[in-house]
Amino acid sequence: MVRHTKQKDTVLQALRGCDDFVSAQELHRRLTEQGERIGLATIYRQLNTLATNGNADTIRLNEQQMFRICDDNGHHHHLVCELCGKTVEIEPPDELWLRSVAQEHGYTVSSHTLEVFGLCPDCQQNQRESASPAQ
Amino acid sequence: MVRHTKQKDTVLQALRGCDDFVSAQELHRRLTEQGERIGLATIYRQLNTLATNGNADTIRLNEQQMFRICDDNGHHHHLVCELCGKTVEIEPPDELWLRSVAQEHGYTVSSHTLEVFGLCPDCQQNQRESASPAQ
DNA sequence: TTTGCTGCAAACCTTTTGCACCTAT
DNA sequence: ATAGGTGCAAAAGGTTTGCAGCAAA
Repeated sequence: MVRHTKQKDTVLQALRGCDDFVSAQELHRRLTEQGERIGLATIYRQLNTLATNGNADTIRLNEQQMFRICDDNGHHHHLVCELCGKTVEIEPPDELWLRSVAQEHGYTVSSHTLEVFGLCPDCQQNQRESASPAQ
Repeated sequence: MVRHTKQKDTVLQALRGCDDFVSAQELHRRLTEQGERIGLATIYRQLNTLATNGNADTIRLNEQQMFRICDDNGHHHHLVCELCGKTVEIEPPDELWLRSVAQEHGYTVSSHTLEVFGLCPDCQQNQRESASPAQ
């Protein structure tokens, strides 16, 4: 039977507090900084559980697994800032072609990924500032 | 100045000999089995160089980086068998929407990924066989 | 001869796991 | 009291790196 614990709440709340993708390590750092006492392993366990149950989306960015709350249990695609992780959900025009293409080659489809990476407005701005001489 | 070596040739040829995505580890195993004496680190270095120069495509599958030769320096999408790695290149209908969506949110686009995972015909067959009683 | 490349082993990093202890139920 | 969850430290697994020696040029 699943048990309700303080740590579970902490992770879930922390994830809800993030609009954007965060890594387990980053989440652990933040929680520790704000005085929570929670093990890194617990964070990994909770995040993986959430992802498995469809309550969190995950993508891989910069050699890390990143997590994001996802209440509607759905399948999403994202526009992700490769510097800060700021994320916007995007809607591809049409994914019907996907199955027919697979079928043409005799493949079944079990999953697919579509992620777009770039710089968000803020990070573009920061980059411009650090490129030009300080004033 | 770049130097021409036996190992470089070996890796490149081995990669050309694969139609499908292979991991560095797998490539090393194969080469070692067929008597080549080449270090794993060298394989990683060569594969990364090829990928950086646009001579190899890479995707992440089953927690590993996978590589595939790609002579035309292009950007591809794939239909990949999640069991054996067998790969077919696919052509999405239209990627113009991608930039306009990004633009709407003020993002720049530096890259995107689109990969479809499933089972190839052979692996579907094998799975059916192992599911039914042996005869 | 010069210096890039290789091989080996050690280092790295993220993620998982074993296990004793703690704590909801 | 029972057994699921937690924390810690160790292990795992893929990938990178430092460095001495090798070999293209």
